[in-house]
Amino acid sequence: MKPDNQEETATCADLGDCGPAHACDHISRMLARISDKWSLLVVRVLGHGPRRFNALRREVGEISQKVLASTLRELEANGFVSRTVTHTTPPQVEYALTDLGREFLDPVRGLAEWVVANSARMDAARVAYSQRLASERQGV
Amino acid sequence: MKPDNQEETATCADLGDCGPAHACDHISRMLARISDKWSLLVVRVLGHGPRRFNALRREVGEISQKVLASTLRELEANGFVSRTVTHTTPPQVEYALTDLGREFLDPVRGLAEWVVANSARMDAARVAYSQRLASERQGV
DNA sequence: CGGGATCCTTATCGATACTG
DNA sequence: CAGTATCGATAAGGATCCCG
Repeated sequence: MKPDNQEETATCADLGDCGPAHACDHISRMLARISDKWSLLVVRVLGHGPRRFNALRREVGEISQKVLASTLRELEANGFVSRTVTHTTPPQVEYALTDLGREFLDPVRGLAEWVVANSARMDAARVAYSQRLASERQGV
Repeated sequence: MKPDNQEETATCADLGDCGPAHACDHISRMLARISDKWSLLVVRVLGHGPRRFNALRREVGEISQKVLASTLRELEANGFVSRTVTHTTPPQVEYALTDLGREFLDPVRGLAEWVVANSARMDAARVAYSQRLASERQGV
């Protein structure tokens, strides 16, 4: 399947000691586990404090209950989020960040802050890109 | 297209207090633009230096050419990646990070490093979670 | 209120084939 | 080599109903 005798992959070199190529595979899997459309967002919102299901849903934005539910289950499985049920009427379920989740909040905020701070540049790039496409369609 | 005031950009900036939902809506859109399964990974790999299409593909891992192509187009549109074509035989296309992309690399690395450093805890949480599920199925 | 089960509609992916 | 185009499979997503 993969008879590649790659001479050298300096790939993960600058990530501490993660050296050889198999490490990139590893990082890939872990990264894929959390980089879906909603996980980072939910973590960030929970960073403001514990939230109940529908409150969370309102804050996150245009997310369906199904997707939020599965996102929360994933986050719980990864150990980022705790789920506390109170059997009252109506029942009450509170989601909060665990220790791991709070630590994770750090890089997540870094990313979020960067994105917000540079959204104007990203938008500008988008405009430039579509203009470039348009002019290329007419003639180089 | 966007006649809103510039000060609006400061809305979610501090991220500690992101009250109203509309502010989070903005961050949500920007975050969603880059938090797919591959974008972060590709940016990270390109952080090691310019790469050609197939080299990139080999390094990133199990990604199809179609998905890599569309991911690269997205990254290019967002201004993170530049695409340089050399009309030789065989043709040669080199992808590299732009200035914006290199700056973006910073938070991306932060995230990647964190994930790698804490993958063991995430795995442990997974095990604990599935065990908890199993015991709940038998009897509370 | 929280969320599982179901159905149904899309968006996404992978494999193949074809161009420059 | 570096793609684009097309098509079938499939996973993700939304809507609705129902239960505790």
